[in-house]
Amino acid sequence: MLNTLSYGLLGLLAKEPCSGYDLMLRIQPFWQAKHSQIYPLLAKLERENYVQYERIEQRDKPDKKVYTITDVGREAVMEWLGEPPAETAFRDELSLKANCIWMTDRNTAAPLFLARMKQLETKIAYYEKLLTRIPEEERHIRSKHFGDYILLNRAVSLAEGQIEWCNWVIQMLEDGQDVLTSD
Amino acid sequence: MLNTLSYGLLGLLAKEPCSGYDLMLRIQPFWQAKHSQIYPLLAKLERENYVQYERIEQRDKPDKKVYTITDVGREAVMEWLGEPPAETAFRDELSLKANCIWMTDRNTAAPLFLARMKQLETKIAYYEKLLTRIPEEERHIRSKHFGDYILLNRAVSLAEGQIEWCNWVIQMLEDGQDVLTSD
DNA sequence: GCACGCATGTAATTGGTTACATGATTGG
DNA sequence: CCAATCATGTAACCAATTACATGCGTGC
Repeated sequence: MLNTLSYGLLGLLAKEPCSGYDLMLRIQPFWQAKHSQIYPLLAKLERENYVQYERIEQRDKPDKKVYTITDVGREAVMEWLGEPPAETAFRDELSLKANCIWMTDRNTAAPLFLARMKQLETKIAYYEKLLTRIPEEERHIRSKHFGDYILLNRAVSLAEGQIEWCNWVIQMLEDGQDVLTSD
Repeated sequence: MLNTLSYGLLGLLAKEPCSGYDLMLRIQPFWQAKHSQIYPLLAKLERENYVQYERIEQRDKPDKKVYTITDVGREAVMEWLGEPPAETAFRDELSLKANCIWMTDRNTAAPLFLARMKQLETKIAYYEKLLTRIPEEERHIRSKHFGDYILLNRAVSLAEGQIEWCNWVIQMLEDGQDVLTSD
């Protein structure tokens, strides 16, 4: 039994061989992990024969280790896929701050939600850029990009839902304030 | 500078004094933390004068420590509220599994999304139950329950959005399979 | 000259989970 | 009798972040 990140990395390697650096970038949208976590994990997976690597020399760039999944790795992924999905871990500082709105005024509260909206808009732009890179003919189950396609769709619609929510909250903040600040 | 969970706990204590056990239950919907993390944190916050506690004896139940926020604690919360919100940390095993759908068939993939839908339905029912406990007259900015009100609303609409997404994916799995399994 | 991207790694620390430990009361 | 709820805590471990460390090439 490996940890979730390990399975995530193996899942990416099942599609195509990648360097650790590459894996770090690709897993970002779905699971945040720094290189300092990924490199030692890959070394461990290699020791335990889930992956193999080959050192590739590059001109103009540092050498890289290109990892390939083994049959052991592929088996592990298939087994993992059979288990029901763990519940989503959702940790949002804004929700803890929202809990404290009653202590402050609109001038403190509103910027929190405006800042969040900007974060979300940046993300949407990024996700949509990635979506346009998936051609129509790759948007079916058997395509290796089917996962990216459905996940990017979810990411965009979730972010849009949250922007709507932020607007709703900001509206409430404005409406509610008028009643209380008549001075 | 405290960690996020500490501010979350202080934010709850700013509303009303609570026991550690109580805090653990109340913070669950917004930040998952076990009692084994909360109790030592509270002890640390007490040592650093952000909170105080009083031991309360109860008939028929074990003694409890009821924590109260101090002025130092309240100041810390206000300062924290002035800072922009950290980005949401969203870790979902299902998204890593979704990435691997191309490797399997409908019989492996569909149960993943069906299981997720059940998880989401359970959560929605729970959130809606909590929502009904917030009376109309508490659903405004100055109410201590304003935070719960807007957060539960978000939680419900996000969960509903995800159920829709699951249905969309399951539909794609069914449609896509027909084309390929004509034997 | 400096920042940034590519590329890899380790060390120290903090954050979070699982397991161990205790003990009373209530309801099935 | 067993499980669940209330109530608190510690110990061991795993997960994750931050900081330290190196080095080349490109573009500003």
